[in-house]
Parts: sequence; C-alpha cells; structure tokens
Amino acid sequence: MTQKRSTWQKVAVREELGERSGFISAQQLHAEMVAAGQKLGLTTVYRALTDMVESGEADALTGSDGETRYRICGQEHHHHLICNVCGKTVEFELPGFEAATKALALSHGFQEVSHSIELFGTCSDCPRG
Amino acid sequence: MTQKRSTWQKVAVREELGERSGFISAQQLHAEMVAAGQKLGLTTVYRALTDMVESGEADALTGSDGETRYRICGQEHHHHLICNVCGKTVEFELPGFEAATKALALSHGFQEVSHSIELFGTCSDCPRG
DNA sequence: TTTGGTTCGATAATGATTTTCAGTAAGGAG
DNA sequence: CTCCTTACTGAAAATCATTATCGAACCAAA
Ligand SMILES: [Zn+2]
Ligand SMILES: [Zn+2]
Ligand SMILES: [Zn+2]
Ligand SMILES: [Zn+2]
Repeated sequence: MTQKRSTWQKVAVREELGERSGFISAQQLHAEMVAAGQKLGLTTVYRALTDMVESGEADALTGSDGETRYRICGQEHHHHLICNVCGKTVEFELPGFEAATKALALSHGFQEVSHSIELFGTCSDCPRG
Repeated sequence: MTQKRSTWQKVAVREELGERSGFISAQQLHAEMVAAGQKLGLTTVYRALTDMVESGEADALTGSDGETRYRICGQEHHHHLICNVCGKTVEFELPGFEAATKALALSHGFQEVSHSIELFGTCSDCPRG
C-alpha cells in the first residue's frame, strides 16, 4: 500500500548526513547542500530527516537553543558524548546504568521508565575553552 | 553597577512557581497567573524566570517540543525523575555516576565535561501507562 | 498514454521566545 | 519626604525554527 519511494532528494540527504561525524541541524544541512549545488527545498530536508528518525536510521537531539540536530547512528541503544566546539560525537553505553536508573525510578513508584543521557565536553582536537 | 531591584512581579512569579511541584512553561505560568487575577506581562514572566535560572534558584528544561519549562530546585547538583502525565518531579543523584561519566569522557579525550540526565515515566498517582 | 497516489517545494502559517522602546517605579541621595 | 537615576515593565513588533498548504512534478502500473 503506502510505499516509501526512494528519491534522489532523500538519498542526497542521507549521504550528506552520513558524511558528517556529528549532529547537524536541518537548516544547516540544507544550506550546505544548496551551497554545494544541490537544488532541493528546506521542507524536503525536514521530511527526509524525520523519516530517517522514524525508521531508526538517525537520532534527533533538541538542544536548549530550540534547534533539533540529526545524526546517523547505530541501531543499538546508546548515548552520546558530544564536543560542544566541533560537534564530534562518540556513541557509548554504560554497563549497569540502565538497570540502576530503572531501579531508582521503580523505587519512587514510577513505571514505563525512559531516560535521556548526553555528555558534553571539549574533544582533544579542539582548543580548551 | 547593574543591580537587581525587587518588584512585586518577580515576587509573584517566584511564589507561583514555588507552589508547583513540577516543571511548568513560562506561557502556562503566565496564563494561570492572569487567570488568578494578577495582571503582568508575558515578557516579564520570561524575564523573571530567566533571572531565577541565572541565579541558580530554578532549573530550566527544554523538551523535544521546543518549550522550556521551569522549576524551583535545590542548589545541590541533581537530576530529575519526571512523570510525563502529571509532571510530578523527584530530584535525585546517582552515587558513582558522576565519576563514571567523567572517566568515560576523559578516556575519549574530552575535557570540561558536563552532562544532562533526565528520567521519565509514569508516577504511582497516574493511571495506566 | 492515461491514471492515481506520492513527493516536491515555494509560500504562508504557527508558536515560543526575544527585542523594542516609551512609560513606570524602586530605592539611594540629599 | 522629594528628587533622580536607571532598572523594570509590558504591549507590540521582530525572530526563527518548524509545520501546514496546496498546486505542480513524478513515478509505476495498467
Ligand atoms: Zn546516536
Ligand atoms: Zn540508556
Ligand atoms: Zn532541578
Ligand atoms: Zn550529575
């Protein structure tokens, strides 16, 4: 029935996002694609990114500045260590933490627990600040 | 010497926020204050809340919906366990986690590490799930 | 080629937050 | 208490990321 069609626009967004190692906003990604000569609409970029998030291909992260940034990530459960200077991102998991947080939540009577964990810092390639 | 003046508006916002146990957005807080008969501007509420966050009196949390919510919290370092139905919030700290995350970040060459950790779930006062 | 649904994208709309800026008032000086 | 300086207030306009519209472009199939 409702099939997903593969268009050059979607492919282009996937490729452009794949070339980056860190998170990037839809606006920025679109601007760079246009600057590189690709002619596609901002709306299309938003739709392509949303599709990728829904299919699990990419992760979305909404910062305190209100902008949502995207990144192609592994399918397994993980968290991010992000350089707040260059954006370099490392995926990681913390053994035991998942269980610890769930236990803590349960001890407070909470059910269906989910969590949001992100680490920020300055990577070795970036000057201290 | 840019000093801070105490106005009834700031006091009112602080009190209104203090009556709540969970996070609330500036828009919502303003709406309720107006509904309660207090006549102040939305801009003023935003400014009062921003001041409280800067002074460490309150915590701000920007959700994936783009809205920032505020809550008066303890001064000590802590994280939040939030009911996504009624908004009830519990502050907590995880012994050992702070060190574990810092060590992990350092092992990847990251400096000046900070972290964002929030737990979400349904509290015991809220139905189903 | 005709057909019917999918996708595109320019543009308008949305909605939270910020900026403006002229009028108000806190609070220290005298 | 009165004056002054200047932070504060708030209605309205400006920002800005994201979403909704809707006609045109596209594609696969009949
Ligand atoms: Zn990821
Ligand atoms: Zn996890
Ligand atoms: Zn808090
Ligand atoms: Zn912590």
